[in-house]
Amino acid sequence: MERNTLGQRSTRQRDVIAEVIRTAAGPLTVQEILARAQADVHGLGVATVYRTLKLLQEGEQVRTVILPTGETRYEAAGLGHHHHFHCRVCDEVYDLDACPVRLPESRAIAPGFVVESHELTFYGTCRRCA
Amino acid sequence: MERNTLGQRSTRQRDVIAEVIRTAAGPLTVQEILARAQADVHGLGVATVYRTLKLLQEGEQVRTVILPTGETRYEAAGLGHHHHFHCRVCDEVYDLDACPVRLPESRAIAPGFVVESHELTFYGTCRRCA
DNA sequence: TCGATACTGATACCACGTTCTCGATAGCCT
DNA sequence: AGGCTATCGAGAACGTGGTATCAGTATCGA
Repeated sequence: MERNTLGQRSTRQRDVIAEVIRTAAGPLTVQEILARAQADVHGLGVATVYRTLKLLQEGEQVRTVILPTGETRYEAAGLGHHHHFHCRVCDEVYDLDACPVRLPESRAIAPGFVVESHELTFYGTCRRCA
Repeated sequence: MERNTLGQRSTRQRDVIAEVIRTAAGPLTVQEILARAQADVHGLGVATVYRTLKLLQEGEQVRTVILPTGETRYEAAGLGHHHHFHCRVCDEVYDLDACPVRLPESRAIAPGFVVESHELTFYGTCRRCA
């Protein structure tokens, strides 16, 4: 049988991992994904999380986010333009729909430097920790 | 002799490395620092670059910048609030004095989420690559 | 100038995040 | 239901960025 692109099996592990990411309030670390998924799949291993993340990335359902702290996190793809809020108190990371970046019409942030996209991370205190 | 805070020796290696960082147009990678410093100090090794970076960081003269690509770079401390522009063509990273982030008076980017600081990276084409 | 010793370069080593290996298990097609 | 085989979990192995080691060298106070 040839290596099929979409013919992966549907397993409980994959379903749960995908669901964890889909319902998260922000990008998650591998450890967070593992912990949350383990609540549903007892005995789940890290290797499976990494394997599933790779599959989901190849299927354009998940993308990688690297925060300015160097932490690698994963979030659902196709959320549209958004940014992240990193709470200094609880260290949780949240999605933010608001984009407070105001560029000039020309998209030139400085003479000759034309902006195509940007990545923005906020630091502060989240609603729960206020 | 006790461990002195400022009593390090002044060496050609350290002077050159500090100068390279001080005169850069943006944050540099270790390899970039090494390459540029080697132009002045033949035979300079990476270990010395790492050691000097550590010293400069402890002396608050240099700070670490981790870009959304995951790349670790080093820049002069005390440049004031600024952001970075990563050219997609030449991969060079430049400092930007402009800050196009417009927050509400309350500093609340969303209900309950109060912003204290932010990190912003732009992607696009730089002046030279335009 | 001289000596004590901080510093250097090369390289071995380490930590940590991720991937691979392999025997056991479970999905799914017939 | 039965069998093929993709997937699983555990742990070994890997890659990479950064640090420690060590013998030789350079700095700097006396």
